[in-house]
Amino acid sequence: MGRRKVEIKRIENKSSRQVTFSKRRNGLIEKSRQLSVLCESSVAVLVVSATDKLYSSSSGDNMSKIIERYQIQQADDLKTLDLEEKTRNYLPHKELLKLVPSNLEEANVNGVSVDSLISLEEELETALSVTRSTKIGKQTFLVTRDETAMLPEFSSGNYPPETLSLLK
Amino acid sequence: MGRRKVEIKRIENKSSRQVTFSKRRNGLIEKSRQLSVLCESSVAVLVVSATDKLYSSSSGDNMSKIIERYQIQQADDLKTLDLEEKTRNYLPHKELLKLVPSNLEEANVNGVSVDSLISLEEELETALSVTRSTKIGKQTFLVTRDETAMLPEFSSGNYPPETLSLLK
DNA sequence: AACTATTTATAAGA
DNA sequence: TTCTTATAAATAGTT
Repeated sequence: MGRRKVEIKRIENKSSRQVTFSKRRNGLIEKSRQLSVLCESSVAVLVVSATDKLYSSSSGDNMSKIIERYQIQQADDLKTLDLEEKTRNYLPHKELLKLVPSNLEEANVNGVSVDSLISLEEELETALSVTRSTKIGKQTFLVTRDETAMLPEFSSGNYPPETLSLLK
Repeated sequence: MGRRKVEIKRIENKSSRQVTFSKRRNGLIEKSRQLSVLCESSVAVLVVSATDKLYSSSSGDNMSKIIERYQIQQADDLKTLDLEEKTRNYLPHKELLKLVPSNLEEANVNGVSVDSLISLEEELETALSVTRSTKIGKQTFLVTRDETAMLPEFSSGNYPPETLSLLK
């Protein structure tokens, strides 16, 4: 939508990339507000620049509520895929590695949609993310009076990259 | 961008609202992908319909990473506003209630921007959200072998609605 | 789900 | 950076 048609690929010129980033980011956020109002929905937009600057917007409800809604969905999806029972029991890493391929096979024979398979990786990432959020949360807000009593955690550090890259 | 100019207000007709929701939601997600590619950034879009259906998209990085980046930012902002030390110490509810107005006064005399004040509410909500995430996470993934050893939590249930509505 | 008249977003230029 | 303007793109109403 400009003087020329632009291909959707990384803009090489740094300053025009910066200008486009600013313009399109504002455009995206404005669009999200319009969608929220026109269709009485809640919309969150999170943008992280290449320099790790964060820009965010929420409309219709606050950001926290919208993110919670996402996390609840992920938890539900995980449950549906029947991984819940196994992760609940805190399987050691090697057990989780064994579990992933068998789950994929089950999904295949049962004719589960491709989307479900694609989402499995994301859901495993979410499992890790929830843990990291827990950690961040505890570090920042939730330190108890007796930190020495903290239980050992299901930590992202316990699961090397190959756990997740299995599905890539 | 259509046969007529539309005002940005709730579309009353249910079926055209539904059609617009679908069209604009797709448009928004496509725009977010373009922004991500053109400007090598990470973009997440979360849409919750009036019927509580969730639609999400992430580009440039996975959703979990982008949400974590947001939560880290919120934690940092909270720290900057010097609420961290007090919340860290697990103040009882009445203490937190006392703390909020005094913090607002400080912010006023120090000429802190309106944005900072507006964001204070959001940050308090985030503090609660992190707790809820923790709870959801524990319920779903993180239940330890010895649940009886769990520590008491900073729970959203401990803080009635007026805590947050103070700033509205 | 497709079509198009229009509006809107925005790329390039000032 | 902010404003302008030609043009591309999104989409509202229609089929």
